[in-house]
Amino acid sequence: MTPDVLTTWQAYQRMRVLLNGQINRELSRETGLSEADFDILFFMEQSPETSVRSVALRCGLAWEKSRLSHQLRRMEQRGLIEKAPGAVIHLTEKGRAQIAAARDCHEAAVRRYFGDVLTPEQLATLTAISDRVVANLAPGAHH
Amino acid sequence: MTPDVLTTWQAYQRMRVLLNGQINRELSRETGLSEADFDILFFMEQSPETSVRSVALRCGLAWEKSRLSHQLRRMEQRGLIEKAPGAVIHLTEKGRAQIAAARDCHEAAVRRYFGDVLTPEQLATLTAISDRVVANLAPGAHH
DNA sequence: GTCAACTAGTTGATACATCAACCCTGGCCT
DNA sequence: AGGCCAGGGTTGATGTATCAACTAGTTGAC
Repeated sequence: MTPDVLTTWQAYQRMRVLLNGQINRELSRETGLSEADFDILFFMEQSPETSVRSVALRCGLAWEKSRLSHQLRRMEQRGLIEKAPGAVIHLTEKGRAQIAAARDCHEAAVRRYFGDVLTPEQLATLTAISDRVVANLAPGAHH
Repeated sequence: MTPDVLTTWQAYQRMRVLLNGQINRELSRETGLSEADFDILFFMEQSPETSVRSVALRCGLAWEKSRLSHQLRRMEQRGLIEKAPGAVIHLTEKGRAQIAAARDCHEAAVRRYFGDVLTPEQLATLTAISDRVVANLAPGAHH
């Protein structure tokens, strides 16, 4: 029983599309935040400083610079963040409130559709798989 | 050593973003096809018939109807497919040629960044994980 | 000093995804 | 018959992702 690579790929693709679609849909409906919004706000909330340099966001999230620039402009227009001189980004009170509310919703969805249906062994293996693939990719993670 | 769900989730997210980014970038650069183009053309090429009803595409790919409609319009403008009355889609000669060329490129990238770096056990586990998650999600896979 | 190369960031164009609001058409009910 | 409702398909608006081209500050060689 050799696991065909393409079979696994197709199964993985299906999970990727459906799982993230479901979680993003719930997040958007219940909090008004997109996945992109959530990633940015979550990163900033975790950060020990009250402000973050945009290059830290780029490295931490592995985003392209233009993507980040567009996203930050839209988020500033909505009042979730503020841009200060020197490529420094501040989390506004509104942004802090929204991420606090969204975190629980997001975590619950992740558990419901992902964590709760897998065994500890499966979770451990998936972590190993992800790290392996990313490590193999990372040397060429240029943009 | 309990594998924390959120740790696994973050590792998985990182793989998801970087891996699909890399493969899609290569596919686009070398063949001019997006992931969406590829999915449509691949499905149609696999189909035993020379034409496909659009509802079959919707179910097979688990796409929303408006997404499919927009995508088919763009692909028809580029001459990859043709729409016939009765919601029937034909693969043009140009489309057939492009998917034939792209398949090898795509498969090579999947092996290079995914299949070749994982063990058979890991591949088997990932298939099981994907099927489990999708099965748990599928009852509510409405749009 | 100055020129070249590099890096961070921005912008505009284009493609893609999602939502809501439509139009049809084919049952199905009474 | 008339009405009505569910489903497939389209469209427009909006948000998001990517690429290429551009600006501006830094560094380093000469």
